[in-house]
Amino acid sequence: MDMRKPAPPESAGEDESSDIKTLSRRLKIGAARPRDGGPGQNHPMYQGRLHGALARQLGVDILRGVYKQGEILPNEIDSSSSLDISRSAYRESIRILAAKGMVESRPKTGTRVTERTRWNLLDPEVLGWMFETEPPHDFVKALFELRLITEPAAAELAAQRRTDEQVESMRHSIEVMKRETLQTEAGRRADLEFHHTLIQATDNEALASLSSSIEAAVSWTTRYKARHNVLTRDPVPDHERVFEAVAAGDGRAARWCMESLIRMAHEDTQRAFTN
Amino acid sequence: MDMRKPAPPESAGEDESSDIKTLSRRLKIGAARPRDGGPGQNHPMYQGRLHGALARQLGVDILRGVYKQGEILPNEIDSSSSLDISRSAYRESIRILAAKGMVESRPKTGTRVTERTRWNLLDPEVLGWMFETEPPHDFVKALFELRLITEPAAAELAAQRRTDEQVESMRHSIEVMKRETLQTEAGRRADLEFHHTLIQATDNEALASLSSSIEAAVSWTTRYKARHNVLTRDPVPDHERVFEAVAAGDGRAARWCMESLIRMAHEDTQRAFTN
DNA sequence: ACGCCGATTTACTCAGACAAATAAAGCTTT
DNA sequence: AAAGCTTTATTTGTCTGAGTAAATCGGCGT
Repeated sequence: MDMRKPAPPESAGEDESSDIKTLSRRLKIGAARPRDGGPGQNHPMYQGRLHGALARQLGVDILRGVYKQGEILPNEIDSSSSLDISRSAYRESIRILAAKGMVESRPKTGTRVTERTRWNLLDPEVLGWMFETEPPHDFVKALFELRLITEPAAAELAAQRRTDEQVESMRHSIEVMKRETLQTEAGRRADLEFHHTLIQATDNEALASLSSSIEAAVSWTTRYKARHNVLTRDPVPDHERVFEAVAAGDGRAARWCMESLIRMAHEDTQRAFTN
Repeated sequence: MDMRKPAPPESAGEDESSDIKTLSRRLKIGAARPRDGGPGQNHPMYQGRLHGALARQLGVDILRGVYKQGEILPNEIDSSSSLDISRSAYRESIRILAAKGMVESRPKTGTRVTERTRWNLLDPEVLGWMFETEPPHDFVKALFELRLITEPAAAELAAQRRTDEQVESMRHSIEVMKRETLQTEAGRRADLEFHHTLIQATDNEALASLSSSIEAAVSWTTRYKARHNVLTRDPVPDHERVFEAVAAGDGRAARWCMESLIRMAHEDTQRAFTN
């Protein structure tokens, strides 16, 4: 009676994949989404939801320049029918991109890619899309430069404002890191927890929002480092030095240690991208 | 034959407002959106669009704590019917909020407000919503603290990297500002243009994205200053000092001048909020 | 030449249906 | 009785097709 997804019910053999693979085939997103259990699914917001998958696809395409700034996308009817999805799903994905400042749609004109300076590049998801493929060197450089501005300052504030509970939490994370190293899942989780607590200790919501976005993005780079077999120096001692300065309430030391930690991470990352 | 918007066609007198006011009545947004032509319409993205208006309304409510973090919104059917809008429009507005990390929806569970640490507080629109009403003092303080970290560093980079064209553009903006002062529309436009060019001169996309968000938000605070009749010192000479340092390529001076400029703005803003 | 005004294209909104996912309750088996 | 499986109920997700509103473009008249 209704002809939605008509194939699967009766058609023998040939294609037993039910739903997720159907999305994959439709959107050609199979290669990127269902990765291994690494830090890839940090944004479980759209788990196999069509609108989220399409938004991600379009977002990546825009970031890679497949759709250039100022360009106008095909209209809703054509786009959705050529992707073989409903207009609602398509519209919702466009809404997501618009919320991130990447497109802008008006009647009669259509939906156009906005100028690059209006994109919310520091949005966690946009950052994730950026690292979906190898990001431009310029951008990685810019990100580390920004990190070098904000994180040492954050460490300084944290040293001045941290509570005793936060010190204990960080001490625990450091211990786990020392025991497990960053090769293990537990170790990496401890690393993230350490940074999270440090950020909270700054007692500055705005700074925290920024840092957590960047942290997440930078953690993507560790994938590249691992993938390219770059031998990175052990960052745990540096973390420990930062921790000790924060615990001691020594702002200047905390700033300095954090700065050198980031410089090191940047150098390692650069080696991963240039070889 | 069809009963959409049945009232207006025949019913005499009583209600001749056609569409925009209908939205207003429905969403009670009439008071906030169609403001005077100030910097209010900095985000012309959703111009009277229903999904945008509702997203803004819900966003503001979440930021103000009307819906608390962890709370679950009424389901789509109830919400949309009680607002007297379609499910599609409601869903698109939820999609916008989800894109900004403020809600998260799953089948069976519903749509819940996420924890505050996951909100993209530096998203330009979210910042706009925050300043829709009087923002919490803590947040304003945090914002200026962040500004004090990033903007001086940005000024330093700009001094080192600016092109001659950018110097000329900034010189022009400064001249307009001196002539028009910040009381006029043209003067304020020149101010924004000056900051925009300065940001571009840093040659760092990530920093630019951050700064332009914050700049826009901070420009909201000027509304409060004007509204509360706070007598602010003339900021034009400070801008001029920053400009001269940048033009001369003196990074350290640029940093220092920008720092004092921000401190002054912060003090003025504080006086606006505390009286 | 300039402004008004209609036609066309586009996104926007609506309505109702069905599908998928998942938490919770119920059932079975050990 | 507890653990695991199955059913059920609820909610978001997706689809379809229609009509509405807005903005651009072209023609018209002044």
